Amino acid sequence: MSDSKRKSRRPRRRRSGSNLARAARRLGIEQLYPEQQNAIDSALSGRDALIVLPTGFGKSACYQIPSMLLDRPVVVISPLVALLRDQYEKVQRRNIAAARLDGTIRGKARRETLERIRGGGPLLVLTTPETLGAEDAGEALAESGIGLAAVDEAHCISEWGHDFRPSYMRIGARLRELGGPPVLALTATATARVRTAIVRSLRMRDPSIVTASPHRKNLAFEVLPCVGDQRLRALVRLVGRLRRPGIVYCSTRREVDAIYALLHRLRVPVNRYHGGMTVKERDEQQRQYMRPRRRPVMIATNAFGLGIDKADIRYILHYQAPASLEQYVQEAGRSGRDGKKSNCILLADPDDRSIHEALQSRSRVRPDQLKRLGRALAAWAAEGRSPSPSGLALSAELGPRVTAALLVQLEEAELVEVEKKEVRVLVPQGISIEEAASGLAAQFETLRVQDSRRLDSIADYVGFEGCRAVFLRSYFGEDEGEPCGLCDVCCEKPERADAFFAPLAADQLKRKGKKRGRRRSGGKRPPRRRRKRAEARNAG
DNA sequence: CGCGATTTTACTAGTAAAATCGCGGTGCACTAGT
Repeated sequence: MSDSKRKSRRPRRRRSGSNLARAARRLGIEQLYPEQQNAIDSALSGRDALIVLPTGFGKSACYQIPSMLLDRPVVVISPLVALLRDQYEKVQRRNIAAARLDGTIRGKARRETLERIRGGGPLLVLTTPETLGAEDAGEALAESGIGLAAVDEAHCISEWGHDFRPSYMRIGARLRELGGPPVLALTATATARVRTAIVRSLRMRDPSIVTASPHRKNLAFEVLPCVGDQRLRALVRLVGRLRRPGIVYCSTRREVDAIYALLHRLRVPVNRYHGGMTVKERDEQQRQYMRPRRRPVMIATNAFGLGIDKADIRYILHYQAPASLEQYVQEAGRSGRDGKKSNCILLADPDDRSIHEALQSRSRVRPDQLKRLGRALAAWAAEGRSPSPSGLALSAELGPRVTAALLVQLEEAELVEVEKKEVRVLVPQGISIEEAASGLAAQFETLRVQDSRRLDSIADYVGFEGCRAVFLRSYFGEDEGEPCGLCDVCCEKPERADAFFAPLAADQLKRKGKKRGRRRSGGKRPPRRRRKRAEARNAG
């Protein structure tokens, strides 16, 4: 890269040490943590940075302070409109120049916001990955130039980017189009693999990496292996015994509803939250849960949690295991922000894995789908036309989501160019897109293998015989350190397990001989499996 | 992939087994109609 180009990406700043301190004070911060200081120094000097700091460490200050000191807008890319809204209100109260730009800002308000962005100057622009990709937003930001782009909750890139929200995958390319500003990626938990994925996807250049240990000494980790109905008993007992407020995480909406109804009948104060509820219902439930004096239990899917700022959550109970240890730690870490002892309990049934396997098998694209898309694209090209993404989906007989996921990967590999109404093939004449994309098929396979490894990580955690905290630290690539002295292993809690499962001991013994992961109901349905095996034989 | 619900099939008139179907987290943005 040429010298002049590098210079242009370094924003001008009006500051001295005292300006920085003054900006911090406007946020109510008297003394910055060294990690925050590092992150801010990176941002102000134009160097990319990856910030991995536990919740409650003041990550948002790392871009809010630069937004006051840089003379071009600081763009914050955040996963949820609700988070944008919260943050917008917070910074407004502190009189910090800020603007919200997302899909709910339309008409006159949108025109005014865009005008304000074009004007440049210190401004915090809060937006979503989707809106960042919008034409009008891009034009305004290109005009003003971006002082710094901060990607909040950056682990969402690797969790959502591949299929659920393809816009996450495009952030890196989009920022390049908008002048390639310095990039700040922020998250609370990231393994080495996730860090690499973030850096690559955002196309970060020689980023400085700022981390602090995610281990919080007040969290007591515990695993209760359960089979069948044992876990319902364990749940009821635990909920009756543990100090509230707490969160119970389930893997499905149906389970959330069932447990909510059950605990409600048992007169436990409960709220619930999942993606199948209306926005109004969810907001109401969350509002109730967040009220300071109440001590309810929130029953939720993983929809609940991002940006939840409640300091006194006393326990996180996983009724079903999540899809990865990263996710587990992210969710468990929502307890005990006040520094007081909190319990993170996982009720682990090996059967839980299948839910995630099924969900993943649906969300990951397959090589045969790539093939179909490639053929359809070739057919359009033969007619000398470029299809729209939806037209392409129709002709390839693929769902809109699979199509979007495939296109994002083809785009990433620079094999196609996707615009709003047009998919253009960039593969030279004579080479089919299938051939050109053959490397992608291998990539899909890699993603599948990674999914499966992530599921394994939960099983490894459950089966580990040493200190839970030590295991987690080493999983996240840190020094193992001393045993925590709080987890079930350190405290040796067999008496507790006995108490929970005593009534079920006979049942437990009966299941022991069986292979795990098989059907539990006694009904006989062998033909299907026989048929499948036959199919597998024929295929192989 | 694997569960429960529903439909189809098989052997002979409504019942049982077999086959198939549908479902299972996460949210942005946009649109059409009040």
